[in-house]
Amino acid sequence: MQKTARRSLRPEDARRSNLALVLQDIYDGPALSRADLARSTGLTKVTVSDLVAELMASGLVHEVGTSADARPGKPSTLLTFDPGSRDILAIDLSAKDQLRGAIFTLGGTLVTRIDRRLDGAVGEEALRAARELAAELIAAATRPVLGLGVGTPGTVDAAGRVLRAPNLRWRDLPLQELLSTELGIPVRVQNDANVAVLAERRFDGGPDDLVRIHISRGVGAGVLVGGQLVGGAASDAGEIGHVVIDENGAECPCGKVGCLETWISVPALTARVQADPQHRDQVLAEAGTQLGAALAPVVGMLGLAHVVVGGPSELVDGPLLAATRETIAHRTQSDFRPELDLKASSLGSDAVLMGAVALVLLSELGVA
Amino acid sequence: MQKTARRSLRPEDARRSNLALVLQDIYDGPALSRADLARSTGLTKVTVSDLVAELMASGLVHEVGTSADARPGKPSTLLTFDPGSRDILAIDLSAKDQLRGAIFTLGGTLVTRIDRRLDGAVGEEALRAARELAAELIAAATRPVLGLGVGTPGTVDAAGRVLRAPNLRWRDLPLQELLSTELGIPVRVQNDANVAVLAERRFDGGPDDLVRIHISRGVGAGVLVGGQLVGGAASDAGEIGHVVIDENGAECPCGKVGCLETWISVPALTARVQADPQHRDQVLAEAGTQLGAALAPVVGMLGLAHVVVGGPSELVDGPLLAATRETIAHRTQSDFRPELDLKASSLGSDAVLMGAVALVLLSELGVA
DNA sequence: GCACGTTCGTTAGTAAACCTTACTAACGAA
DNA sequence: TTCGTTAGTAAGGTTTACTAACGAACGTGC
Repeated sequence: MQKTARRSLRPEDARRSNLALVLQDIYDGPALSRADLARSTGLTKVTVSDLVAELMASGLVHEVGTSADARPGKPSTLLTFDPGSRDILAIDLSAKDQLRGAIFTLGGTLVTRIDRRLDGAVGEEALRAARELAAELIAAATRPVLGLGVGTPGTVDAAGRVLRAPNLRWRDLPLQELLSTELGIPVRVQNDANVAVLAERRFDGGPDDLVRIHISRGVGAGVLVGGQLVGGAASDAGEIGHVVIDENGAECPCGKVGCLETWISVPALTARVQADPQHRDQVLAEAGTQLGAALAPVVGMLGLAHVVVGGPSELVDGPLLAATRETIAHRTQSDFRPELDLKASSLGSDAVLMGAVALVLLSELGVA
Repeated sequence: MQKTARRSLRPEDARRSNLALVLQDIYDGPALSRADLARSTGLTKVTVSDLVAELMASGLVHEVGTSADARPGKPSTLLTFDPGSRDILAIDLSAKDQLRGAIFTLGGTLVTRIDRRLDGAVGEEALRAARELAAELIAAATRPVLGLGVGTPGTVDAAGRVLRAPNLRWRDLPLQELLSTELGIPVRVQNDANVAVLAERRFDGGPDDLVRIHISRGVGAGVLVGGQLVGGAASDAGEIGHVVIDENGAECPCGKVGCLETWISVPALTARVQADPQHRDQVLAEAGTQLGAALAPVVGMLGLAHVVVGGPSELVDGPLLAATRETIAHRTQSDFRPELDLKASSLGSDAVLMGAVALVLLSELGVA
């Protein structure tokens, strides 16, 4: 997985790319005309008309009357994206002892939620539970299904194969391929933290260069560089939970000392707060400082302007993030570097589900 | 510079991409036949023949006899890349009080070297000196010139505008545009550390996910993710010299304390060694440990498998890198992460010049 | 020695995708 | 009412890569 094997580009690939380009503009913006699209994409009006016709035939785009502007010339026919033309199915395997499923519109609006308890199931049993949940979602869908997105803990390669998921006791499980052939619909499987950063971009206006720290039982991250998810040599990009930050820290079950997880995983944070409830703010700030120390070199190396942190807001969004912000600022400031925008995620506990939706939007429609 | 404005894809763009694909295979490998190329690219023999004809017409590719394999069927006509069909001009502005220029073949072989002393020139004077050097290089070229690559200190945006180069006292200087219009040839300008990482990939078989630390007067880095140079929100990716690593460190001229540059810039290293020459190895190891501490979070975040360090080998390639390697291993190891390949650059003091060559190869021929 | 299969590369024709040019429709302004 | 402007469509051309079919050049087997 070193050299990215470039593929040849056929005319149909260019077509798909241009279709996605047009669709993205319609998806994002207010109602646009074909002429607007021609201007924004650089394609000719003729080509745009052709592309739009294809999008209308598939039901993704509709005409919605004409512009009411008072200006010379023929009024334009406005086009809008129809978020209700398909359903997107999403599964979040990262919750504790629970499978979370949902049906969304193309616009990212949650329509139906189906959760299933795992009751300690792992390995084959957990896989069966996931398959059943997927089948239930398909059955519950009321519109044509665009695809199924799955956010799972563990490391996942670009083909949606779960290389390693200790919590579920999965190893080298070709989950994407399994589900896709079984269900007969497009399926995309990716790491939970990775899909979550896609959700930040898609549903909270995040930029194309963004890191999202994911704080739950463990600590992970999703990394977006130039709009592309960073996979890493062993598909383990973002696996920062067991990077040692402070060698004077606590012992970690992994055998090392002072891993990031010993500072800012949810169990670590709650334990530290409970051990010294009177200095809650201080304890959280200390943890936030460690996170800042871990992030500062990354911020400098990638020239980051934006970092989002997802996790329980009562723990994360307060003294912790304030300390993180201050630490990074203190460690990376210069006269010319714009200050880092570090904020808590606003997506809440559905971040991974929404990330699964973003993943399907991206892979099936090319909408980032 | 947040959202990367996707451009529409015309048939001619696809053609360029496919031409580059074929050329890359010919450039890299041993002599290949059209049929080989059809197999490796996925294009048909007919299309490959057409693309090869275009490459041969431009002189980049030649036929060199037929294959001597003893097997049934018509012997294939072998094709090779002709590294002597063009000259590439390169300028390195990062040396101290000196402009370094050179003429290379397309294969990265140095043909002619032209250096000019700066004698303290900065600002407009330095710009004039650079223009003159470029003109001299063009005059000295004996073959058609493919383009000029420039590696400069400071931050450079994607359009080759030098946003800030304190050493040369440049601010918002559209160097690429200036040189390109003045010289009438393709010109690419990028940051010295950024082009150097391109050189590692092109001329030392580096992978598509690679970080190169550049140790000289200051400390910078070039970051390659998925084969793409990382620019950063303010075109300042890789600017890690003034990231604070250890707050118990030395004061930095930038006003902060414990910046990476106070540990491992060449001036800092030589000063530390001279201050305690008897413990040279220890001093270097301590610096290397700091570099490791800075890199560990980056390695984890990007899932890096390869890091290259460029700089004076008598300082870098020894106790320093050993300590860096050990620190990163100690801080990021897990049962499943492959060990990091950390090594000193083998490109020597011409890394930036060769990077400028790699930059032109990439932009003009699509050869990565 | 000769028919046969295999491989290479080309020729001829086709389909896809986008372009240019030229048109009609619909509006405001003079 | 006429004119200029803007939106969208129709017709035809160009580029690109594809499929199908061919000749050339080689080993193999009888």
